[in-house]
Amino acid sequence: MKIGELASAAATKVETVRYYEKIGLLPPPARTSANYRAYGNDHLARLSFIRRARDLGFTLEAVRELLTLSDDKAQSCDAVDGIARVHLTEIDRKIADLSALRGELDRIIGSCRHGTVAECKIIETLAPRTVPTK
Amino acid sequence: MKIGELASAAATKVETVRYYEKIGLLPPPARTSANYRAYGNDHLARLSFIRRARDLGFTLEAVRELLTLSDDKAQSCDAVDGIARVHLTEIDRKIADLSALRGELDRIIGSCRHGTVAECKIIETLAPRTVPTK
DNA sequence: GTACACCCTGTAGCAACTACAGGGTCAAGC
DNA sequence: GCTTGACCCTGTAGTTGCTACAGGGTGTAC
Repeated sequence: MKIGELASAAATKVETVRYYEKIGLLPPPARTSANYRAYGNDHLARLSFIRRARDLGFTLEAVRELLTLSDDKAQSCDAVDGIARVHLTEIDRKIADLSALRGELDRIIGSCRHGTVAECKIIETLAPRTVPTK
Repeated sequence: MKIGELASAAATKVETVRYYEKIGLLPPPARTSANYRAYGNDHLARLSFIRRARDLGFTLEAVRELLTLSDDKAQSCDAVDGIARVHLTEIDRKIADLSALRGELDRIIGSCRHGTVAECKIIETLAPRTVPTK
C-alpha cells in the first residue's frame, strides 16, 4: 500500500501520515526501489486506531500511551481505563466552561439595544470601567 | 505604569502584553529614558478589554474587530452584535460536539471489564477491526 | 514523449501565547 | 561604593497537531 492509499483508507491526509511517522507514532514502513513508503495492514490498523482516538479528543501524548499499553496484551487494562477517565473529566470541565461562557455571552447579546456603539452594552460589558483618557 | 504593573493590573503576563503590542492589538507606549515602556490608563482599559473578550473565547481576530468597532462611537452597534452572535453559535457547536464525544467516551469506559489489555473493550473500540498481520 | 498524478525531503506557517538567552537598569542594604 | 535582586529590554525558539508549500523524483497512460 502506498502512502496515498493508506491515508485515504484511514481518512487522513498524506502529510498527517508522514507527520505521525516523524513523531514516532507510526513505525517507518519498508521502502520500494523508488523510495516510496510501502505499508501493510498492521500500519493501517495502527493508523485507524490513532485516528479514532484523535476523533474522541485524545491528545497525541495520550494516544501514544494507549498504543504502548495496547501492545502489551497481558497487562491489566486499568491503565487504559484511567487514561480514558482522565480524558472524560477534562471533557466535562470543557463543557462546563463553555456552558458558563455561553450563558454570559447570551446575557450580553440580550442586552444589545441596537443603538450606536457609544451606548453599546456589549462593548460596555467587555470594558467594565473605561477611564476617560486618550 | 511599567509593564509589570500593567500586566498584573489586567491579570496578564508581561510577555503577553509585549505580544499584543507586537501584533498591533495594543499601541506602543511611550518609553522612559531607560527604554522602559510607560503605560497610561488608556492602555490598561484597552488591555482589560482584550483580556475580557479573550476570556469569553473571542479569537484575537474577533477582538481586533471589536476594538476597531468600539473606536467608532457613532456607528451602529449591529456589527458588534453580529460578531457576538457568530461567536455564540460557534460555542453552541463546540458544546454539542463535546457532549456527543462525552457520551461515546462514557459508553466506552462503561464497557471496561478491568481484565487484561487483550480483552479490553476500550482498546477494541478504538481499533475496530485489527487485521492479524505483523 | 509528454502530461499528469503521485511520491520524496525539508521547511515554514497557523493560534495564542510561553519560555528562554543574554543582556541593561534601578533601588535597597551592607 | 558595591553587590544583590527584582525588574526591564530584544529576539528567538518552543508548544499542539497538523497543513502547505518548494523543489525535486517516479510511474503510467495516451
